[in-house]
Amino acid sequence: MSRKNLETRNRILDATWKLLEERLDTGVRMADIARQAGISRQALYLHFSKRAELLIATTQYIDEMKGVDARLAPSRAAATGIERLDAFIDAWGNYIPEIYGVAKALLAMKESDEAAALAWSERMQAVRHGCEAAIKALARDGTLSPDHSQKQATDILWTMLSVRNWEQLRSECGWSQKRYIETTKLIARGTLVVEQG
Amino acid sequence: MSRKNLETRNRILDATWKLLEERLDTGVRMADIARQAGISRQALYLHFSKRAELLIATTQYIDEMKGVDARLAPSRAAATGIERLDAFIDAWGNYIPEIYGVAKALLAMKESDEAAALAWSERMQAVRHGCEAAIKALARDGTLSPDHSQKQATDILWTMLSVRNWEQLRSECGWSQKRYIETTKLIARGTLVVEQG
DNA sequence: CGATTACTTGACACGGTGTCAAGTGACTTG
DNA sequence: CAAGTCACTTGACACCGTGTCAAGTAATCG
Repeated sequence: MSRKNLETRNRILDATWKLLEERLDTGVRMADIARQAGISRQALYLHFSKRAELLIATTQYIDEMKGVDARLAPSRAAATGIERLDAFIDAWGNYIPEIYGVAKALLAMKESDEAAALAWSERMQAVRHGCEAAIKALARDGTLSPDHSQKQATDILWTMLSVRNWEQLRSECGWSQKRYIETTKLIARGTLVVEQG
Repeated sequence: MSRKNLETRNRILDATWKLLEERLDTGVRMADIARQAGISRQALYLHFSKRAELLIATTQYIDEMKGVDARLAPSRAAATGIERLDAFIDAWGNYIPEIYGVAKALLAMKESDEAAALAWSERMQAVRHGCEAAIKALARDGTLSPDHSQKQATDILWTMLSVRNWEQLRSECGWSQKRYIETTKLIARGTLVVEQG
């Protein structure tokens, strides 16, 4: 892939990102993206032959720009299970708003597009692994609530941290981001961590 | 509205219901519904001029058939707040699978259709009122957790009981319906009810 | 110089929604 | 019983968004 080609590709990804951020109505068409990137609709198709492909590439692009891995480092470095749980909720919970635009578009698309469904599912599995690691750390410390198996605890945390829950609490319920993070931490602790006597 | 007219209308609603139940892929088109109902596509449009209108009518039809109100009666009759919370989780949590087909279609539609978005939102507000009533009952009994305001507790319960959470736990996590209900009750209690000393 | 690369313009097929017009067959009702 | 209305049919068509195809252009490179 030549220099110019890559340059255009990045312009496209930037354009997609920007449009999905500002027009959350999911009414973002291929033609809009092409216009925003300053190229023809067909040039866009030369780079990404399907809309799903473009959306998937955009999420990866954002991950790269935002440095997901770096942001998850504190979570991995946590000494105790409880710290790890908090750090993970911080990291992922604060990452959601940054990817929300693309996430919403991808979520809408996965209903009808196989590739989009797969890409989203893989992404969510990665989050699940983060949840699982936190739960395992709790189990190791003996601080995992006896109410739940590791699997069940992971399922619960993963579900609590879904993009749709974030969406509902922030948009429908009018919670601030800070409130979302803190309340989620509180509930996660109360539900997943053993009562201390 | 004449007898025959009403008869056809019901055939349409039954057909829609059935197709949405068995083909959860959301790939249910107006033509499919018409065929299933044994009428022409245009006759379908004579009864419901928009797809959104048909979906909305179908949810109302299902509510009527299933008797939502009756199912919520035990919740309203509960003596204590805790009983009311449990009864509400039972009622709504077990209702979700029965409306899941249409719910999914409506959820998909609300992204692009204003009327669908409104209808869904109203429906969810009704559920929210149920949550609110349960929380108020806890507050009245003095059993509401001091960690949350009534508003916040309502938001939490409402979000816990979302269709998407049910979907994730049942489909992605493989939980049984029974497990879903029981674990939801457990978490709701742990989170929303004051610790007894 | 000629070939390749990156892009443009414009046309078009497809699938799904929603509309329009003309026609048919049945069942009211003056 | 004739006229009208009601419920529906058939078939065409416009619109939109995705994705494809073909021909042309302008810059770059060996």
